[in-house]
Amino acid sequence: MSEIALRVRGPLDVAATLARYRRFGDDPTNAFAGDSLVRALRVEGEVVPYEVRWSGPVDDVRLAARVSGRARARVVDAVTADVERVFGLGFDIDGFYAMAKRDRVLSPLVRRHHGFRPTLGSSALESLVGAIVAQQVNLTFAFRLRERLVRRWGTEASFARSRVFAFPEPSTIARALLAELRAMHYSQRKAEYVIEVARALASGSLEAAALAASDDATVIERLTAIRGIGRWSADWYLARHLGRGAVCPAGDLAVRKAFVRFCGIAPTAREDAIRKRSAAWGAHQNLAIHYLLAGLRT
DNA sequence: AGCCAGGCTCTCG
DNA sequence: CGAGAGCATGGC
Repeated sequence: MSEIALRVRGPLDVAATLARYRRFGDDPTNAFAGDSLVRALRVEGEVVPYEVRWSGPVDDVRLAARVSGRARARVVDAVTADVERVFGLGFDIDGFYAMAKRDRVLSPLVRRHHGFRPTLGSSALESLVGAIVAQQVNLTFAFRLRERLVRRWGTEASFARSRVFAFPEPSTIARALLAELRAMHYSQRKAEYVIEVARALASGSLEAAALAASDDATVIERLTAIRGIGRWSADWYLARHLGRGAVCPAGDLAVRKAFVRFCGIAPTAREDAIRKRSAAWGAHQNLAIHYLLAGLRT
């Protein structure tokens, strides 16, 4: 058994941060058991299940991950990176709070949701599929579509008594049949989009690493060139996969509602009006918007 | 029963 | 460009 300790800078409310994975139904890629979470990663073609445990108060959380057997350096790195994504450890929460405390809109929200962080999607395919299934439909249904895809093409693994799926690889989805997705209640369009995105990733015409190294505008340009990925999906990719700061998914229905409620924006306002209002938060827009959305749920 | 859901593509003025 | 239609399904 290998134990990996993780460093948490700033407050972390684990329950609030992970709530996203439980809000809309069962998530086969995240197995919760009390104060632990089991996930499975793909490392160099191998599926590696791991467990994270947390303890301590919001302002001093301790996180530790465990992998069975003696973990190689590559495994340790991959698990560390995954935990950092899932728990949103890369965000500059303290810098954001310093700004938000002096902000009329944000100050009550950061008080109420102290330690909440956005959680980042694990892989490019997972993030893009997540966006495609959520286009236009209610999120409970979207989660179901995702769940069926994971159970059909993901790889099941177990840690202790928890069973969990690693999200499918692009090459697997690239070979999937439209009819199979249709049978899972994907619309014709969604089925086509999912397969096309998987093919782009599998063939290398779309490279996750290249996107991660590109600036925001280039990421939007590359992603929206793919059929089925519009501005909304590209914005969420920046926000919830790459963890970029100066991002505002202004086309999002919930984001719009949040700006109406908390910022006094007109319900009929155009996207650019929302972007303009959001720009005041500069490099902290991603966090600010996640706090607006959190406020919307209360 | 009917409206709506954390959009996207295509077409047409 | 901006507007409008079509997509297809489930939740409530």
